[in-house]
Amino acid sequence: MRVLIVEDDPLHRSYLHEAVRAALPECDLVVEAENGQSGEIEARKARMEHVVMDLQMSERNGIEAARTIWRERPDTKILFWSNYSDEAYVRGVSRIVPEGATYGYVLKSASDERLKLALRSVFVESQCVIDREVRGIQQKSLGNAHGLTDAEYEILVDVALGLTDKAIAQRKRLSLRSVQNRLQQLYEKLDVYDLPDDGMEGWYNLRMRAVAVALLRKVLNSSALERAERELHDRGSS
Amino acid sequence: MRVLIVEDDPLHRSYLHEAVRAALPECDLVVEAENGQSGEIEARKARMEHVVMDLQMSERNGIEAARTIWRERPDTKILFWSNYSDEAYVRGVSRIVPEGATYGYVLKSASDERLKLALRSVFVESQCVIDREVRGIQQKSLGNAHGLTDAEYEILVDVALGLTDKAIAQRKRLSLRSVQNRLQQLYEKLDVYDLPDDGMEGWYNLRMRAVAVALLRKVLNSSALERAERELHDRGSS
DNA sequence: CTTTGTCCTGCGGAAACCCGCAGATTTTGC
DNA sequence: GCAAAATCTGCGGGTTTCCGCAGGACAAAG
Repeated sequence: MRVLIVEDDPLHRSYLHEAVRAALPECDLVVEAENGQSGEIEARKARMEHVVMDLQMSERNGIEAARTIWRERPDTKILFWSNYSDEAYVRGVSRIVPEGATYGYVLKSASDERLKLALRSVFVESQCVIDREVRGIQQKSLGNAHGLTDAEYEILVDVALGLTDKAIAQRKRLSLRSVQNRLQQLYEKLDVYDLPDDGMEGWYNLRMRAVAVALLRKVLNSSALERAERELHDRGSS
Repeated sequence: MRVLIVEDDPLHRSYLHEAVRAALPECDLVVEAENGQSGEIEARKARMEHVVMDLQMSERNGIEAARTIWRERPDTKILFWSNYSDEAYVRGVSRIVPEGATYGYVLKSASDERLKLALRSVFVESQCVIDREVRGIQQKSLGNAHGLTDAEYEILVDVALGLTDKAIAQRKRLSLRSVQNRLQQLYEKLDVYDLPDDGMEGWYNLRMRAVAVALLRKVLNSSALERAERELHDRGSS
């Protein structure tokens, strides 16, 4: 068995290396990459079928790297190992996992034991292992109590990029009014109408406030924004 | 000499501990704290005069912790040790440094040597040590080529929180038009008028786009947003 | 087949935004 | 001390948001 480690922090990288060695004695080769860019290259070059991947790296983050790796070999087993359980990351990951692929999502705050167990479960037993906390986020984001639907999430991203209603309508092939309808739903879901103690009305610019709340709740994060921005420019020139 | 380490990642914490031991043999006590909250408490309890501080921790981030520590004992020597050189962090730090205080700012990507040298320089020699890269950001943010003035930065934060022009005017004791003037300056500085290739005009909502650009350029980040949000609520109820 | 629910669409208006213009005030530099 | 530069302010308008109301398309349930 060969394992590829993609992680930008040297300390975490060597810790991971150690953990892999200890948990997977049948592993005869461990390759390290220090960002998504080179991670993709290594995966392609050595046909790695087992990857431990950090999210949040410069150059090219884990989600993008995982997507291209899975696009080339959908049977690759990927264990995501991240500091955070932001809804933006969780949503980003579930968005790109191919049909039937096996993957895991463990937090860096988890114990040694949990990490090693996850390594064996995912790589050897082909079982999906999702950290309890991450699972919770996943549920909440689907259970439509406060969770956003895909439609709402997409419009949130477009708004956050700074597009006007008209621009969004054009991009999404919708009428202006429909875009505004979705925006209103979004405003409800994000409790934008809650006033800040003082009974001041008209205190908030709803459009901007919605994005602020989304950022504070980690529904959105800057890495998701960066991805969307690149996509916007690509599509814009195609 | 006694040193306090405030850092949430266990691996980085023990690495730091090691580095302090090696670089400062005259140090006879090292205390560790795993977030800003307990960092403040430890600093107060043991009257620590030397602190190594991570930025970006949950609970209470390094900037806030440093501020309260410095408020109580302005002669405390603090070495910031961070993953990022976001303009938002750099600006946040310089905003809270007391007159004549000695401090340092090193990136985690720096070498062992650099870290140890910085430890000695700041704690023993009372010299300020700012990482070259961080220094660059600092210069750029002051050199008004593309850098924002304090006034512009403050309005950016208010806008990013989702306040309306009127609300900002009230908070800042300015007329509506003055707020809008500052906004226009902001739009210029952030190149919001640049259109995305396609000659589409009216494509961007300037207010939102400005914040998006600020986030993408790391002039703003979510930790700065969180801080501002708390401040908003505190002042709102006072 | 009807009903119910969900989504899209157009219309119209109140409010907020963006901004040029021009006068008043303050700050800066010499 | 005075001129230049930078800021603050009010006015007026064009544009964009925000949203209630009302009608149409389509699918699922009774």
